[in-house]
Amino acid sequence: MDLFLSSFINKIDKKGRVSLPSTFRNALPKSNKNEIILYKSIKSDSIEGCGTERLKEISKRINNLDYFSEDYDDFSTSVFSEIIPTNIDKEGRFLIPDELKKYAKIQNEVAFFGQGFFFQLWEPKAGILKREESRKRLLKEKKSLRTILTQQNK
Amino acid sequence: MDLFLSSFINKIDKKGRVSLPSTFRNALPKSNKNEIILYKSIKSDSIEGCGTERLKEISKRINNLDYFSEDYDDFSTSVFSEIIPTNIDKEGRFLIPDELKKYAKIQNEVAFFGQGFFFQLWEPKAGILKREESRKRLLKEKKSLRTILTQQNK
DNA sequence: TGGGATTATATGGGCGTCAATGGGTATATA
DNA sequence: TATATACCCATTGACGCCCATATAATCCCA
Repeated sequence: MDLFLSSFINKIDKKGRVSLPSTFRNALPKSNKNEIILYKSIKSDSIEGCGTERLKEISKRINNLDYFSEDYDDFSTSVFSEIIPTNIDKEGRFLIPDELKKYAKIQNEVAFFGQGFFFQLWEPKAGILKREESRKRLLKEKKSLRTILTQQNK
Repeated sequence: MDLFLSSFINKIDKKGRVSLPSTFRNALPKSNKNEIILYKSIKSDSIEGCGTERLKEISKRINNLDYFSEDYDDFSTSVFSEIIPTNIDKEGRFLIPDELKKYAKIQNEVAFFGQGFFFQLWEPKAGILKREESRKRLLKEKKSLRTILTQQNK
């Protein structure tokens, strides 16, 4: 399906390794399944990640901005300089860089949340809380999941 | 017909497998009859499911939202991280993830209720009760079934 | 149209494979 | 040399694939 879907909680071992959930590995681009890019989420205390293909798309978009604009500068700096390419070993595991781990307050376990075109890494409790709040907010505003899911596509 | 219709009660075996009713299997999209997506119903303690073909549409819609909006975040989280893609084996069975099973209080049996474009999984007694209540409510409010049933689609 | 034969569906169980995890050791880098 | 990281191997439990059976549905032909 090539989308990052559902949620998983995996352990970090003594060496700092975590398994990227198998379904997430499968969602990585065929061109490069041995590398992901990680960066601090702009919107929350979580880490975001995705395959290297997406980075190409993003850099194209930034490249289309006016070179002399503030936007170009801001995006270019905050995106490229903050991105951390990370290798996946033969068992499907990777290391979470210390700085990112601190940022997301992650210790022995990580929650993986599919976000479609990318995914997030959370300290499990914080992540689950956030997910519940999102759901509540949608319900409150009556933009129900079911509406989206059952809407007929034409 | 490609609609999920009528009701069935099937058993969950020792391994946790349940048969998706044969007519439901037939209602799955030709493009992918070996996978369904499951998610918690928002309105009730039941699980909802459908074929995978809508997922692309849904992700497009979400992708069209403003990435920096709260809505994007909420939808992305509530949809992508809560959707559970599930494989159907050659006998037409699938596993109900533990978390969903708990949510719907399902144990050894599941009631399948066709809902047209999707279907619901209920703990049998709760599901039957719910169906009776729906029916009573309809009659009470004089929105007779007959009205709906005779309103034919051109 | 009756009734046996064939097929489909729901269900049960064996077994191999894969995913997640743990740990030893080699290689690299500072 | 000390620290970090990659590769290799091992273990466990979950899951997928295969085969089997019983009951229900359908077919087909006399």
